Amino acid sequence: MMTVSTEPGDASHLSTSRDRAELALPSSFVRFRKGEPLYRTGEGAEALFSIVSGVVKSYTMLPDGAQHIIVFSFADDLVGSVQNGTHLNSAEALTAVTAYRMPMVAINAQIRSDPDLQFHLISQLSHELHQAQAHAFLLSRQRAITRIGLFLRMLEAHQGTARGSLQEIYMPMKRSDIGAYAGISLEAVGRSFQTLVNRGAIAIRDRRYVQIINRALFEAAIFEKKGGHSGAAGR
Amino acid sequence: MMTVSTEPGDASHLSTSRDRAELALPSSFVRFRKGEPLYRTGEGAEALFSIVSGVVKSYTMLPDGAQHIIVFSFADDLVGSVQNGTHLNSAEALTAVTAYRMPMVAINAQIRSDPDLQFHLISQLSHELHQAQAHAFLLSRQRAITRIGLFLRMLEAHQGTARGSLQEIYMPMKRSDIGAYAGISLEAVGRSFQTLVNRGAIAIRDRRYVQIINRALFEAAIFEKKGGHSGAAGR
DNA sequence: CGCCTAGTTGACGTGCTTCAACGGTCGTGG
DNA sequence: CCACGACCGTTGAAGCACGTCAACTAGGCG
Repeated sequence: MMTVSTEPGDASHLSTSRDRAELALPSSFVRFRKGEPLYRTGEGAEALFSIVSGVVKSYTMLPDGAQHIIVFSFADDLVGSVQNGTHLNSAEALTAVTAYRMPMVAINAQIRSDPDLQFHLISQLSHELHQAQAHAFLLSRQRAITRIGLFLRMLEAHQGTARGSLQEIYMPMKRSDIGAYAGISLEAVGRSFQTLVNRGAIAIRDRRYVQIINRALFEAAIFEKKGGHSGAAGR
Repeated sequence: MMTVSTEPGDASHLSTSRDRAELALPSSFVRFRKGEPLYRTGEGAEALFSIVSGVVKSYTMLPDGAQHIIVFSFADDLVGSVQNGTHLNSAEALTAVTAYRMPMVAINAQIRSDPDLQFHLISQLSHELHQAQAHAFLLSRQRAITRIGLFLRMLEAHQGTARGSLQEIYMPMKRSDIGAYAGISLEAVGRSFQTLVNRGAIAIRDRRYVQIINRALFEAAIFEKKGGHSGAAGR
């Protein structure tokens, strides 16, 4: 998850030798263990992260202690929502994660003169925007089973699994995380999975590996209408 | 609402005289009447629009005929979700709208050499990303009254109304549009407004002008917890 | 003056949240 | 190697907020 502030990106403080060193060595590898935070809300944002492998969740804490998950980030995604030099939300590794750490000062200095970097940034932002809009669409659906279906589709797409393949989907996050992303309770998450299993649409192994075993049933569950009153329709 | 494809943006077809003319005159004013479409899903996307005045809704049609509203766009927002040269969604003027029409060919040609344009694009994309994430957050809340409250806050912010001011909020969209944005039925929209009025948090005039008359009550309604089991009566 | 759309109000059913207890899994330490 | 504990997940029960359907009222425009 990435956001870039609209501030001018003042590079005037690039005169210290430490900053020059960071510029010369613009990025470095970092590693996070499962459950480890990449950063927390309000911390000074010295760098963005480009995920090499693993899965990261970005989230905000609600006043009542619950958390809203903004996005799950995978390989090649950028993580680090920044505004006014501070992180807007928190990020945590859901699996072991390796990432490039890209200091903000290096980015700010380079962005002016590097068209490739700019293009890459624009592409990434476009991608993130699509993600966010897809997330909003997911959240706009009423039925829990629909949200879970769209969530699975998202995971599928992120794993490069061809649509219609029967490959297993890796699901590293726990039920409560899925709930916090899909806007439903963790119980509803479990029950929705169970319903999909009972209908023969998916199979679950190990609680972290799902497989869509009947695509037609799966899609039918997603697009299923609600109160319906059995719309023979007409009139 | 804006999205830019990741495609290379081939400018090789800039050799026709018509395209050269468009480049020389990169943008032109256009006007839309209330209810008029800016474009529809699937149409070839020849241009983006930069709103000068008025309000635009971007939406997608669902298989069952319902519509999901992606974003409401106001002055200075960009409109025109494009991928592979085609519009991904539809856009419609909610009020009389004036806008700059910026041909894609001109943008593609200029973007490579114009750092200011790039910077502007990055800023706009960041802004849109924030909007989309705020929308997702709104949709993740359970109670209808909360979604309506956050929606009103969004309108407030877009009209430059200082937080805490008692100024009237202009609300050009109809109940069904608000519902399609907030993921609730149009009846629930109306009832939520009514509840806020009854509680003395807001006042409504003319069905299109709302005023927050008691900020504390308004915020309380937004953050109100759910099941609660009414704390007092233990157990 | 009458039609058409937008908005309101009411009644009813239901799918979700919440609360609660149980079961399964994994990591840790004896 | 097994036992324990903490966390994750499942299952069950009850209440309620919202969706749906329906009928009515209010505005807007010819």
